Amino acid sequence: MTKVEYNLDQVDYKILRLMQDNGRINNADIARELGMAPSAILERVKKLEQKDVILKYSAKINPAAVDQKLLSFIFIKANDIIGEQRVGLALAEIPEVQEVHDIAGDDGYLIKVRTADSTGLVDLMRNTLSKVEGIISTRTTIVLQTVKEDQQVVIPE
Amino acid sequence: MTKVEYNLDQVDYKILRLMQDNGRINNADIARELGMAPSAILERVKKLEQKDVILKYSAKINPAAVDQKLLSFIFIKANDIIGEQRVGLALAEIPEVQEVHDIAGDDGYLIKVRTADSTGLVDLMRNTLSKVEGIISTRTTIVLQTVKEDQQVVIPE
DNA sequence: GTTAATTAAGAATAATATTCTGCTGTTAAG
DNA sequence: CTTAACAGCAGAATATTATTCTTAATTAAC
Repeated sequence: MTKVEYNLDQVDYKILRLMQDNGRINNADIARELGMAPSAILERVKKLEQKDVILKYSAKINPAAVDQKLLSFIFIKANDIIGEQRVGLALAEIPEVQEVHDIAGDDGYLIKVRTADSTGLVDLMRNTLSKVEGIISTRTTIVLQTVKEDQQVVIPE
Repeated sequence: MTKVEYNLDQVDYKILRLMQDNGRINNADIARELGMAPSAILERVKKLEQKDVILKYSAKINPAAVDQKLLSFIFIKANDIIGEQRVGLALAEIPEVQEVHDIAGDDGYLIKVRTADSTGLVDLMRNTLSKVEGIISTRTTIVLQTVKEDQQVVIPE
């Protein structure tokens, strides 16, 4: 376990807020917003990337536009040895699986899955999930409608 | 309900793949990658934004770097009238709540919440959740460890 | 064939990114 | 107190991109 010190200041937080809100904002605009030189901003952004404060930049794509209209959560009970998460890693490799969380209390995982429709979900479970060894049982929850969905994190101060 | 036609072709998919993977890739690079002129790419990207195929660009920030180390899912049973989702909208306004899904079967919601720690979670439930009218009961699931977490969608072809 | 609508290329200009240099304030050692 | 090391920023210079506009090619409709 590597203990990490992030040591972010007010200016870093402002940069993070701007970039979380608009991942394609340019240096010049950030600089203008904060009243600093673009070169100084660039230096900070690079440091933030280096320190893994900024993990990734991504365009958020409308799932419906690429025919992935159904969202589901599946609880998976597994016979993983504690701390090993062989099943979790196998689940993470399935492209339709967006999230895999190791949850407390059930020797299990909660995964988030996107498929075209219920047929796609059934296919995924029959053809892919069923091939993952160590799964004891599953319980599926279908999402009817999503009210909010983002990765925006609360930034201090 | 507005029926939308997206009509994306192979080139659009390639652009989406690149931008989903790297939200800060520039036009020139996309153009080079696809062997097309930057102006043509720009035109397509703007169209993709306009058609809401690309919903947003965002920097993904390491939650630990901003002291949000605990992730939880909470099932919320509500007395919302079907289709009204007053409770859902209220939940969506809480900054620590990243996702609100209306789920089948339980007149309920599944929400995803990030707090600093278990104390922060308790505070949130006591101070904020408890003030949302229409909540009948909650069931909280704590995430011990996240194996995978992204919004990457499967892009066809 | 003609026309209209798309789509892309290419050229020109505006704007940004990036690198480098030097200045300044801070800190810690002596 | 003095000095050395360092971090952070500004400003200037250059390399790269973004953006706009014009023109050409393709296709579909008539």
